[in-house]
Amino acid sequence: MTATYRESVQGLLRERLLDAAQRVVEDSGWSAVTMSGIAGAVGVSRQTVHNELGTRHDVAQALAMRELGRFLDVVRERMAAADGLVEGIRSACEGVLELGRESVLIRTIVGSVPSENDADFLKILTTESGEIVDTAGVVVRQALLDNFPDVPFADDELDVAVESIVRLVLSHVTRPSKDPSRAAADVAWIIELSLAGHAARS
Amino acid sequence: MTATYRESVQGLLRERLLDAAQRVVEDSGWSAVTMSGIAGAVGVSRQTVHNELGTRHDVAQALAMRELGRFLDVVRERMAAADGLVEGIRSACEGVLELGRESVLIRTIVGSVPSENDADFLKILTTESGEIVDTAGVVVRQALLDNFPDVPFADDELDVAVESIVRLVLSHVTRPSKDPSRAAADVAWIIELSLAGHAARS
DNA sequence: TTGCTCTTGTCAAGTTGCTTGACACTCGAT
DNA sequence: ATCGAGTGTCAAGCAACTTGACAAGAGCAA
Repeated sequence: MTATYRESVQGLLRERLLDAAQRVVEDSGWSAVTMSGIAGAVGVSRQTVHNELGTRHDVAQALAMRELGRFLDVVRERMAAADGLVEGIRSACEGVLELGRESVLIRTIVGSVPSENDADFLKILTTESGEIVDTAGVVVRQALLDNFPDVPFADDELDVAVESIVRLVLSHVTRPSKDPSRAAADVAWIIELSLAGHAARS
Repeated sequence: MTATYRESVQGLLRERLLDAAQRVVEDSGWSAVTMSGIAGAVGVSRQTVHNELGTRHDVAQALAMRELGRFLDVVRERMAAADGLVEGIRSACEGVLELGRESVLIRTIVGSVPSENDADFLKILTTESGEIVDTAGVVVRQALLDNFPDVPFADDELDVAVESIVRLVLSHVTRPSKDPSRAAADVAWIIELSLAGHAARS
């Protein structure tokens, strides 16, 4: 798992490019991000940015996916630290929502004035969030199985439950309506009820 | 002073190569270091090692110079923290000698059985130590001037004093005869006497 | 000693990744 | 409407790394 030299170099370029893009987003919003600007900030040619990250839309998606990684780290930590399935879910949701409130990138995008065309970026977190939901789903599922192997759901049931959790949390991130702790408790409450119903039917 | 992307990549290759070489030295001695081994450990071709580091002898020198950097960091720290010229010199010497006793690389080389041809490497610290003395001299000189601008030596006098300090310390590193604190006090004592003599003559 | 093997130092040719310059296209501003 | 700025894409050039090769030296065995 240790990164080889060549991987490190490739990874370094990608990280630097995304760092530069993120800095601009956080300072001036997504509309201020240009491919030339990214290239200039890192000291490579614009073509290299296209080679490495693809189109401008791909840059937004890559930024979102990288930020997603930070969130999934929190999920793994919280799940591992909790005792009990429902408490693990609640704690993980809470952690994610707190991070979502603190993340400059998320706040910049979610909190942007709708008129600005930062909406391009916001769409990735909402209407185009397919890959995010998928990736997060895989991680959450695995974290659940790792830490609570006796989860009573069957495989396909677990898929549905996980996807529901992810979608609920993503919704609370993009459109917060209450404290992270309250929102997390709400999500956990739904799951707890589902578990109870599942037990009663079997 | 922040490293640009391209500098980072070049520096990364060099660091990885030296890391690999140092690992072998610390585990199995200098004689076990091969150019192919370094290349293989980092995942580049042997030719690239030659391009980046030169000959095998150059690798040993580069390792020594890199380790020297760690020592000079200590010098700068200690000088900045001390109050008084002589105390700064004493503290810096002490720090360097302690680090020399703890550095695995230094202990491996200095402590190697003379019969082994790790002596190749040892020579760099002793008979071929020209560049080391020069580099260390420049840094020590600057550290002295930065922290004790009222040092009473003239320029050429300072050169002699600094070089003497460096040579004394290097000798204590390669052939320790007493505690770092004792050896450092000895060096400082010499300098203190020189300063007193200098003052008396002027 | 001869012969075998490993390593070094070096070269030339091939591959890969980044740069440069160019072109067509879109979009907002003058 | 046209200008300027940005995007997306291409081809040619360039620098770094790879590959395969070779001569030379050191260590070791028969």
